[in-house]
Amino acid sequence: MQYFIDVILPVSLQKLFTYSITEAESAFLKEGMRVAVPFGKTKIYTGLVFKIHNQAPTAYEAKEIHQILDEVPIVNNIQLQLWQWISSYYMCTLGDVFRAALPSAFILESETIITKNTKKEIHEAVLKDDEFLIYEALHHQSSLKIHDISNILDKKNVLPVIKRLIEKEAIIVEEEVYEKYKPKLVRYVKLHANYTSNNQLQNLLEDLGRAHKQKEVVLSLFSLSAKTKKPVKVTDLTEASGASSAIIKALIDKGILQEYYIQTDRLQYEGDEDNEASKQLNTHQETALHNINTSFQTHKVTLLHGVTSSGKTEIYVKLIESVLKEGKQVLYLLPEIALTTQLVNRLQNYFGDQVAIFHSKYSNHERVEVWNNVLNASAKAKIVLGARSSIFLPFTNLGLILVDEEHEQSFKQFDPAPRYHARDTAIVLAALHKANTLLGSATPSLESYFNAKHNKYGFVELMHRYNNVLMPDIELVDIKDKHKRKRMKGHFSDRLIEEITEVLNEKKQVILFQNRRGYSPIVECNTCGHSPQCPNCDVSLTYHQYRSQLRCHYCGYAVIMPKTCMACGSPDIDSKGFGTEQIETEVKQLFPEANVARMDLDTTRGKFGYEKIITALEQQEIDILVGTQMLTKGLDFRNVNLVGIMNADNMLNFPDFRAHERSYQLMVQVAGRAGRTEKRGKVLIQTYNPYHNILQQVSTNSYVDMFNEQMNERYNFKYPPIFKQIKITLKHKDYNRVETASIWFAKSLRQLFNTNVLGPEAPPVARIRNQFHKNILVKIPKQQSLSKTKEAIIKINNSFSSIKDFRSVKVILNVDNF
DNA sequence: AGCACGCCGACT
DNA sequence: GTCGGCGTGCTC
Repeated sequence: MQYFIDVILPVSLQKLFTYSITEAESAFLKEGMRVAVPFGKTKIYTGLVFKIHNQAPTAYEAKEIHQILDEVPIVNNIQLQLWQWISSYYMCTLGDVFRAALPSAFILESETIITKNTKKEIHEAVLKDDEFLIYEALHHQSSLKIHDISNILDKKNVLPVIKRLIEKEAIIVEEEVYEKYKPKLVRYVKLHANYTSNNQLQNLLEDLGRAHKQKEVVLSLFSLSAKTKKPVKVTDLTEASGASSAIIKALIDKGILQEYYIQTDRLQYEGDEDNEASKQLNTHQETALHNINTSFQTHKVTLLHGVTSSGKTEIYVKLIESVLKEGKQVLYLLPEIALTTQLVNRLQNYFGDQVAIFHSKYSNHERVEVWNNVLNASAKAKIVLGARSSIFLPFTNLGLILVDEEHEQSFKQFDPAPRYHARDTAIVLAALHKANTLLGSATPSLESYFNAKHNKYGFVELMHRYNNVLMPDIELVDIKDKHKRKRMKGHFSDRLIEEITEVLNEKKQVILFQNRRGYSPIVECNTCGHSPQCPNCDVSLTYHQYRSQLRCHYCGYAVIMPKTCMACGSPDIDSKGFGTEQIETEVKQLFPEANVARMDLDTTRGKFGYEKIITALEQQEIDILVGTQMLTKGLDFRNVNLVGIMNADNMLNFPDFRAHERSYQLMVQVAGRAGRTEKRGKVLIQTYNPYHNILQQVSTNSYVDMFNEQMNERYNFKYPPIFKQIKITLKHKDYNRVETASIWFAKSLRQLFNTNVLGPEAPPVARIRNQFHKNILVKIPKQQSLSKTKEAIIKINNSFSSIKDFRSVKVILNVDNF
């Protein structure tokens, strides 16, 4: 009997790959274990066992595996099912999912190691210059990596040289696979077994008679282990005895002490032992909780529509408590930027170290630890609080998934495949576990609200703010009119200035929202009209004052801000439009007494970027905070009484069918930051068009009106959630080629779906990183089979890539694009 | 997707 | 002459 395994490889290929294994290996291997396998001529990849079987492939000879990497599966069966769903629904390969799902430390890398061939003497005369350089280097170093060789030779392509050296039998190459994850080990010491009896100890202390320091160490070790009854860390011992590590080393060398290592977690919750009891709910919350539980009996997925500051978190806490009682796991999904210390602390206060956190600012090693804790259903990871990628963790026994801020766009992965939506994938994951899903939002996505209205999801409302705080008072300020009457100072209307002054006098805080970073998005010469563009993308460069730079927000290109126009040399350079930086500068001039801070991508880089600003705001070290949409995410500031939206128009006019929905959500969310305590908060929205329906709906807090009106539009223009849609993006560095390619693609699609195909169309930014883009949109009516549509698109895509002129055009399929 | 191989222009 | 650019084909 022959044995084979089908393996998922972390490459973007549709197929699984079959390798042969021995009988012993087949007895040991299980689905979900990792194996190292040779792939292609040189590489070794980490693969995941998908299936074990006995069918020998007919068309080729299966290679043998290189090595088994796990003792137990690190991926379970439910995950594999979820991966398959993602790959078929979001039209990507299992390899794409594999790569996204595992912490990168699990996907080992192979590296080519070059060593000298000792079996053969090489006459240096037969070597060419560069070959000699490498050969010579191997005299000093036993082995070299590809990277080292390109450094030595100072060129990129070193493979030909290596090839020649192999032919001359001067060197040997091998592929080495190594684990990137090393468990963290802490060094402990104990007294050597020889000295455990009292007698021996007596002798030891006498022997050490004159070595005072060493004697002290032994005595401190005693008192430490007597006091804590736990193993003694070397660091604790040095601290307690005041001895240097050299002294301890001497004792170890003498065989008096013995050192050993224990594996520890990098992530440890160091909080108070006694956790807060969860809070009493008010009657509204109580009712909502009850309704959610009732709803779960008929609907596995339920939407909780709760206004900002209504105390949704407390309800979640109660739900989590009851799931934990059943001994099941909970996944609490949040958008990345909402994962702030505020919420984490709150949950850890309730649940202590049962809470594990998982998001992109965590290091690789930390992620592996969370993964293992979830896999082992460890007590340290009963509740996982995480961003979108935490849906990939190896849950064994999920009872509940919470998706908070359910409407957030950032739940949809954009760039590398799999382009999945974490909310929708979470619902599938929950179904696989037969668990419940609760979607929560103050401003639900049209999709979810629509599903709730059509009884696909359960629905619960919570329309009262906590402690009966009033909804903020929202005022629209017509800045067109203010400009006419000369009532503007920079970008501030007289109303906004008045309100800020008043709030500052009351020693309260202000948040100013401007959904654009930098100083100004366009710089223009007043003499010739020239405006600097990015050399790689079709956008104007944004002026960033703090480094006096012009920067491209698409590719990261940056140049020093020129003093004179680059085209005509005129020094008369003007800027158009404004971003957070400019608001910050203006507000500092208008209110020189106030402490002003800015929160956007540029000021929050680094692991503790947000925390610093948020803490400063909480401590009231900041009077006015200027920021982008980062401000909107679930932050709970007690003392903010005024929110100013600098310009509502630029988001409303964004060229996207979701722009209105998004603007509504954004504005309501920022407005929700105002007045979270007794005093009623105030929100000022500056706009050129105060009669815009969305602004009216924001100011009257009419979600349902917004929903109905927007749904009408979606219905008329065949947009989601009425129609499903798949966006196809084609990219190439040659404009003409994408042009013809996209026309071909769209034409083929039209033959099947005729009027439901839109485009090809160039996106607003038609060139990014020197790649020209074209979009094609396929709209899919509810009654049309989604899977058949996808099959057809894949078929078209296959014939597309078999045309040789089109092969170099990149095609990106984006299902349910946001 | 990567990666090797092979064929062509641009220079030490 | 080689270096490195890009098109083509293949990976169990």
